[in-house]
Amino acid sequence: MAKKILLLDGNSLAYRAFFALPLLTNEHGIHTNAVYGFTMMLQRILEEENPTHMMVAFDAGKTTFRHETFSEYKGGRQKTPPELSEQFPYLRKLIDAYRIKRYELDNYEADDIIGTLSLEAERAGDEVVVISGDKDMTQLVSPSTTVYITRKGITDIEKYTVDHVREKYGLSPLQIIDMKGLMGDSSDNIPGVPGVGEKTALKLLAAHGSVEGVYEAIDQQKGKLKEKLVANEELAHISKKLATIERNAPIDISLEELAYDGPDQDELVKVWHELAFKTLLEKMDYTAEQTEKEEMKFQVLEHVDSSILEDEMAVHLELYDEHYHTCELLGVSLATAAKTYVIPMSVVEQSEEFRAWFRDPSKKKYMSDSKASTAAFYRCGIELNGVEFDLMLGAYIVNPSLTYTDLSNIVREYGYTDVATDEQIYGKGAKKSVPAEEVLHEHIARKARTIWTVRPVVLKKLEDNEQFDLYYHLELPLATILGAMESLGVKVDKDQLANMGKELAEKLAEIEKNIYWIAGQEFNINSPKQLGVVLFENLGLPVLKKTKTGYSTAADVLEKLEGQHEIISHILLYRQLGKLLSTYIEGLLKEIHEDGKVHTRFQQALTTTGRLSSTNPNLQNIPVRLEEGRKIRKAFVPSEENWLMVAADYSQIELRVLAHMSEDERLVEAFKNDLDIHTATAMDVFHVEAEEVTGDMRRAAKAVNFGIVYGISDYGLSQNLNITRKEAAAFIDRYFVSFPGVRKYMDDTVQSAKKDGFVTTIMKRRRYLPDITSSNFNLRSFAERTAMNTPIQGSAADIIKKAMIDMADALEREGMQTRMLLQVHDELIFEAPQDELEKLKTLVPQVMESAVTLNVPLKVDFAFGDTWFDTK
DNA sequence: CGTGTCACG
DNA sequence: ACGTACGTGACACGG
Repeated sequence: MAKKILLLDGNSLAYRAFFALPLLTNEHGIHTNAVYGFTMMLQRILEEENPTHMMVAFDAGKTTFRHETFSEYKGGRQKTPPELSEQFPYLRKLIDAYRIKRYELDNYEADDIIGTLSLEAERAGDEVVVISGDKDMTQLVSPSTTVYITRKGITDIEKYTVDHVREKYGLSPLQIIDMKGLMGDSSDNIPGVPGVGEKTALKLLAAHGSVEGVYEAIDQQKGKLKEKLVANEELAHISKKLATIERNAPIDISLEELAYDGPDQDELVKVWHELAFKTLLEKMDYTAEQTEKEEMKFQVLEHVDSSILEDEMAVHLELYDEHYHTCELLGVSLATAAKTYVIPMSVVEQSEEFRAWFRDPSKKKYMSDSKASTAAFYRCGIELNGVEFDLMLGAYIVNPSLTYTDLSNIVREYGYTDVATDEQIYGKGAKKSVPAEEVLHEHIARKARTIWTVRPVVLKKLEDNEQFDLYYHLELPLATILGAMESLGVKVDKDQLANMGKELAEKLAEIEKNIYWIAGQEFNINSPKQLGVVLFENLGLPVLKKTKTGYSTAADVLEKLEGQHEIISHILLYRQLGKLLSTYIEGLLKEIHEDGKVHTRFQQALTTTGRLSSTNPNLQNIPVRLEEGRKIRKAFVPSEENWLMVAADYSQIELRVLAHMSEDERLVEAFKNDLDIHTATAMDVFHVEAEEVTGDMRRAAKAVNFGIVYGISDYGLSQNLNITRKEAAAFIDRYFVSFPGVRKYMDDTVQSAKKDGFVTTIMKRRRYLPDITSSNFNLRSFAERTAMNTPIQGSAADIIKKAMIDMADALEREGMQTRMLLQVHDELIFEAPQDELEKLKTLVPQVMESAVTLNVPLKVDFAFGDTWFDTK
């Protein structure tokens, strides 16, 4: 049977894709645009062509036989950008996953491999399609060979048949070579005849057929053209030779070996996942829904049977969605090496033996997102102890830059594909629903099985990275503590909020009226687009900054315009109050549960630095800086009569961490002497005595200190202080002269990030920074600033996490009623009975300050009051 | 569902 | 010359 053979020019297509697409980066920081473009093209081609045989040819090495003919061949070419080079290994992996043959041959280019095979195929009577981004390939066109050349993008293709070549150039395919011989090709540095371009070449070939024909009839030429042709005859012949694809390369692969039987689905999923080709993965999931998963036996427990409970088991509690404080509990699964069980929720709840097993800390549970289970179980009175492994937390510690939502996606990072995503099982949006029992049970069963299977892989990585301590003694115990804090919740005074809301709404209506009157028209002030038109077109204010969609109306821009029009201050006030009303009054009211409390969720596996984040509601960004907003905190009250709110925050923890890590003498000294750090910085930078430090000097020093923590840039500082970049650069220089240890630390950190590919915190938390070696200035600069910032921000996060664990222990040990409620990056919020206050005043700072020992002291400020507002 | 804006550390 | 401060989440708008 005749074959249909697809021959792809790997290098050329990768180049095309690379330059056609923006520089995409996946979450590992690998650039993926060339591989992505190549994949899209491949998908399209496979769908449309149904080939029986396939091959991707690559260029091998730098020189080919063509360089012997003409040493400058392909000279003057730009070096392959590293962002593209780094993609070739992935491209090869991808092609292997498709189970397509790859081929490269020393001394030959991809063209020659393809030329040789296409000739062989023609002789055998097979149909050939050649795919490339290089028009030279059109010389291979024949009645049985079509050449596809990518246009503009990568999936847009121009198909060259014999007819199409003739239509386009008026030439036969083989004459393409003659054309190159005459006009050359700048991209390959083929000279051709100087002064002869496409038009002249086509005219000459129309008359004489070939380069040889032109020279045989050279007497028919005249004038300048003749001179040029005569003078460059040898160059013309060399050029033709260079442009000729070799069709007898010594290839040791037969057409039969190119047989294509479709991709290795598992491998393809792995590679796509590694590259983070999300849309492609979703498409594939859709088409291959129930297929390919390894069969798995499990037992559904219809009745209580506690004899199945062992000392170590993988445990999974299935929840209907991520809002685990409110959502339905769908069942539990358990797994050991030999067995997998599914237990309906009703059976779990009925059984005192199950409850006892969950409560028993000596029964080891291997879970994923154990905090969600802790909080959800809490609602049905089940206490969870003995969590010995948490897959999500483990994976997060191994690499915090990835996203950890669905168990299925987490384990795919480890090459495990036998568990579906929740979206596949439940659907999404309006169509979301619980599936048939068998489907649900299998899904749940697979989760416990997966946790059991993947656990050793994750543990191995943690061990290799020396992160056992971070894992077992920080994140794992913290999960339990956070679960308790969330379940406990924070009491919110609804009436207080509602009253503030009423007042605010009235005020806003008045400001709104005022703005309309000043503007002379009504418009939506909340629409940056409409506001931009009013300010910058109708009122003619100067445009200081633009966004990619129009005028910027951000606060920093408006503040600069404040003196120019009275409307500005009203708009700023409107924005400020509008934010309070919509986000902090209305938004918060919606989050209050029946118990009169808000139950935030602390995301423990989200930030790249090791910090927590808080959602539904976010209790880590309740207003504090402006008095108006700060009043929101009056609504956060103790949940028991006559109790107090207590707040304890670390003073300058990030700069103290910096002092510790950099061992800068002046900085360490300043903290050891408990100086006001911004004033001390100002003294050193401006060379003045403490009494001479002005408000502005301290403000500048403070901004520089912030900048240092963020990974300083003169531009960033200049924006913050509203000064020129030069002035900012001068500040930074002076800072580094005063604190040379800090400069050295920053340099060393960036260097080590370049060497290792990652940076670490004091507790060995890691963050990978692949862009640190990028040739793209922006990406590299960003990675460098991140390298400087992450150890500081991350170590501070480590410290407060440790303090939370110590604090929970201390409260327990002392038998106190005081409850830890919130963490806000550098502070802890508690509610406490009055009679424990005196003890807390010493206990809390003492515990927090001794969470770790640095070479500078840690300092904690303690405050209390009737509401969160009053803890100042 | 992306963009702009603004709240926090 | 390049064009940025580090880390988050929620809301309104508008396609």
